[in-house]
Amino acid sequence: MLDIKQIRLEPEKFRSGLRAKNAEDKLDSLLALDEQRRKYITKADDLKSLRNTVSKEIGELRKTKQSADEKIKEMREVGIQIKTLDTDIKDVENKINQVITTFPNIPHKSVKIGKSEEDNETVKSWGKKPILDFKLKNHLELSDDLGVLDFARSSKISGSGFPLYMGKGARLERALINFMLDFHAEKHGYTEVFPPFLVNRDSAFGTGQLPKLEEDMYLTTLDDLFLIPTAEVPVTNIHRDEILSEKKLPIKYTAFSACFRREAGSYGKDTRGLSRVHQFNKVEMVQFVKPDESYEVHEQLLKDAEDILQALGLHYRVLNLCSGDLSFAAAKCYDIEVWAPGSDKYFEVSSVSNFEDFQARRANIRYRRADNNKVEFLHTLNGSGVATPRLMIALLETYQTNEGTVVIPEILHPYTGFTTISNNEI
RNA sequence: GGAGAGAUGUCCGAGUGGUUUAAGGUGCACGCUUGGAAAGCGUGUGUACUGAGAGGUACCGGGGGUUCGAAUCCCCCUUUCUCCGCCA
Repeated sequence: MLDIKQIRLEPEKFRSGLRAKNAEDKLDSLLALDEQRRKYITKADDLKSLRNTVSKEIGELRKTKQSADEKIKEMREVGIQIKTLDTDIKDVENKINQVITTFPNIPHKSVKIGKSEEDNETVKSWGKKPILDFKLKNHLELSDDLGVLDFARSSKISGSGFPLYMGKGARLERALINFMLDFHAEKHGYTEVFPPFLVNRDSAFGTGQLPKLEEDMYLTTLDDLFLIPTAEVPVTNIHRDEILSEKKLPIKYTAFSACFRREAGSYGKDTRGLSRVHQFNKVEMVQFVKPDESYEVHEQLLKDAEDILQALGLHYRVLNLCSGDLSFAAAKCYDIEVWAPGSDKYFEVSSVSNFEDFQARRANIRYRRADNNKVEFLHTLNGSGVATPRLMIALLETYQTNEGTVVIPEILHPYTGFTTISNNEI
């Protein structure tokens, strides 16, 4: 959530920021409502002050057995006026909230202004496209031939987009999850957490999924709970409505979760196989940090995610997203795209975002400074480290052999218990 | 699902209609003391809104109500604990 006081102070900064994010500019009506709200509050507070004073006097009069009827009568009138004003205030505040909660975060100054993904900049790449001098298969052909994924049956069970991993495929999936969790916990110093997969509205609001992105999530209507689209939601909300001491920062969590996304309206080629699915697994990293450290941490978070791909020996590139391609809550974001030679394209496996205080404001996550004891909003960041389906695509396609088998990278052997896949039997 | 008991500031915890302006402790900050530290002593210390400021207002799990006046009384909801039931 944006800070209405900051908007009041520097409207032009926010105007251009919202424009850079392709968001509708409703600043003027917002500022008008804000002014109206403050007028009402001043009036109501004055009346309440009067009521408090007179009520005390009534108490005194009662104590000395004097009549207070006249004052009680007056205050009854004042009470009615207060009630009216309080309703007016609430109405205006509801209107303000309706507008301001739909405003996206504005981009950091280091973010390139751009319209769409075409304006994203590749800032680095690691490794090289592998040279494989035989006829390459894509992950669908490989998983069909090896029997590690069964899309025909999974669509019978649930519909399209709900992958069913079989045998070595299932084991490899689990190996990837365990490997990544261990890696972040042991090498990068994250605390492992295992969050709930369903969350309430307050949590979904806190990270910015609500109100705008409600349709992207699955909702269980009987209990009004959302299936999480990412572990970011429950993990960031761990500290909702809390004041943390500065000594505890940075807080670094890593979490595995299944992720559920409706992906409404995304039909077409990209929906085949594992490239775009409704349910997938992801290991996520979330950090709570002091505001002046968040951009340093952002770079570190990117490295933590890259380390996974490097350990697996997969070629990837990193994009610095332009303003127009940033997600609702992000002020800056790197995407990591891994190379899949059989498909001859890059697939996004990680988004590493700095939300600054946008989520902290919504979720009311603050910290107490050590130097002056003041309370302020902290900064939240998160990054996928990483999502498995497209990682699986890259692994299968990168490590395929001309015999049609797949060689497992050595670092995964302790987790898989096998070194190659030639069928789906364990 | 049923019955009972709770939810108060960073944390613990007192407070059942009007000097609550939320006691006391703890934590934190600063100072004294010390060779240094601990202990001890002293002082300060909730959040938000509003206001140029002085100040004012709100907030005791959330929402509504009663009253001149609510942490306190009433209703609804959430949640935690205990017991019972069900259950992987």
